[in-house]
Amino acid sequence: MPLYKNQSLKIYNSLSGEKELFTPIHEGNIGLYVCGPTVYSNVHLGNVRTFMSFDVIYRYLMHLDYKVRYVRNITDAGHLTDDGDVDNDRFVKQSRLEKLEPMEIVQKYSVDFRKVLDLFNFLPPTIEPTATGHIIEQIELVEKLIELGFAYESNGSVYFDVAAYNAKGLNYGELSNRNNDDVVSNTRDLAGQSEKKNPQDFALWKHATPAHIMRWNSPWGEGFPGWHLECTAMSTKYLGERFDIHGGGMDLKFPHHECEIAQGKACNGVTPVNYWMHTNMLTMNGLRMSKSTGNYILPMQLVSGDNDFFEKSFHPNIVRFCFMQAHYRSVLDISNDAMLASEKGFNRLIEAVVNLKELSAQGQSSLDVAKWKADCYAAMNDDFNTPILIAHLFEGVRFINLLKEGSATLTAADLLELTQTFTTFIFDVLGLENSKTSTENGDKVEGLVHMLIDMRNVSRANKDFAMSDLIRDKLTELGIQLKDGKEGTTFSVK
RNA sequence: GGCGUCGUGGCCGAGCGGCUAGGCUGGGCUCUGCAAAAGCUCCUACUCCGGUUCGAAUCCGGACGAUGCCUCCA
Repeated sequence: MPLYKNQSLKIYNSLSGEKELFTPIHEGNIGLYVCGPTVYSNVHLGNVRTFMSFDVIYRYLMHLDYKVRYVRNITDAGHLTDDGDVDNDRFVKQSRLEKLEPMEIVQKYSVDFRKVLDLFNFLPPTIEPTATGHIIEQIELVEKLIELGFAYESNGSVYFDVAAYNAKGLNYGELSNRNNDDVVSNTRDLAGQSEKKNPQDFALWKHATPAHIMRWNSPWGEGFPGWHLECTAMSTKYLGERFDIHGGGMDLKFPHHECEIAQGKACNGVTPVNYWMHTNMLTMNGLRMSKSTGNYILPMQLVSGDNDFFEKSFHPNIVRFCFMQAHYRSVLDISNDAMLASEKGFNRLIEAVVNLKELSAQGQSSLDVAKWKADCYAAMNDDFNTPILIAHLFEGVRFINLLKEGSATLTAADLLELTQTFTTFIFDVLGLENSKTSTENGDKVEGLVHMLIDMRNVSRANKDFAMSDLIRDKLTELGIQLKDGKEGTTFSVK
């Protein structure tokens, strides 16, 4: 029997503002769409947090035995800049800056994105479509919207007609709680505004002059698709007119997701998404990340230590662990102290995984493993509360240490349950890796360290503490920590 | 200006009407040749001002502060 049958998963739905019991449209199957990056520059650490949150959500849904179709797009066209130049989209602008073809920009930063995903142990989505690969679908959508009276052409561009949408009793602004007057009175004065019937209208298709390198033929002349349309085209194609979960960063709520809802409802007569999920922002040293203020770090810089904010480098696992210690809907602040704390906590967790292998069952169980396991699931079922899960995992660490010391006992069945649950949540659900896994030379290193431990024990027996401490301190300097226990000396590599 | 979110101990962060997570740091104890590691244990916080309630970090109102969005944004 699939695991989800025994679990009641609750998800916070941004559309209703409440935690709701999750029920998929088709039992056992989930359609999940997450807005991917616009590949005109390196993804930064804040982007990584969003995608990581959904990586864990995807992992947990699969762990519950759901069959998940996970679509995360790559935006490689159509994202306008704010500099008022109609002919400038992000890629054209960046290509001028870097003196590269727009598609070279796309390639360069797509490759960077994949590298970052690998670095942090992301599971690939099941479909990763690109905007440029779905121009036809987008043109078809625009045609349909014009036909239905929800869009109009103006100077070779096509805009979504918000007034027509509202006139049909549909409610533009339902996700971000904006009424029409707010939207109108607060619309910025951007280029192309004069082409629109109303300021709140948004572009579905933009006209492009021959100087604009990225352009496609359409019924309205050469141009390129609007950003909001791309997600509607791809999610509809792969997940249907109505699907289960749509995710993205908080900052995409308006206008991007609002427009997606409008496009979906206008086109298909149904709201496109059942559960909207929005992840919160990442700050550093209490301030938001921003290129203009310099309070900004790339994932690689944190991992390599090549930056001015952190005193040392941090393994990708530690970054992942740190992110998981906060809930996805909360702002997370990272700092040197926070990372240092995460490093120690993560190491303790992994140390317990290593110790777990050496435990043996005996007698009666003196620990309530079943309740502990239920607590772990309850945490994740409550809107993917990873911080609570981690708190329970540390209770698991306590269990393991008590067992190791002989202060507690477990039956074979309970020990198996503890082992499976503990490792499943750490590795499969949270996506952490055992960074202590031995390398090719691991066996040799292990042999050498054991030799040194033996030599040190001879010194200790002879009360030659100067020598024994020298061995210990030199090993510590190399990052190898000796631990004197009741059954002899063991070691761990930092 | 409009629509939101949030202010928790030395730090990071859960909780969101009573039972006061967790990690890191610091103190004590056990263990140890001494350490380290590990275990046990201690340090009891919710921006401020009102209100509701038998009871509020948690609900309501206000102030102050931070922060997101308002057609570029994860």
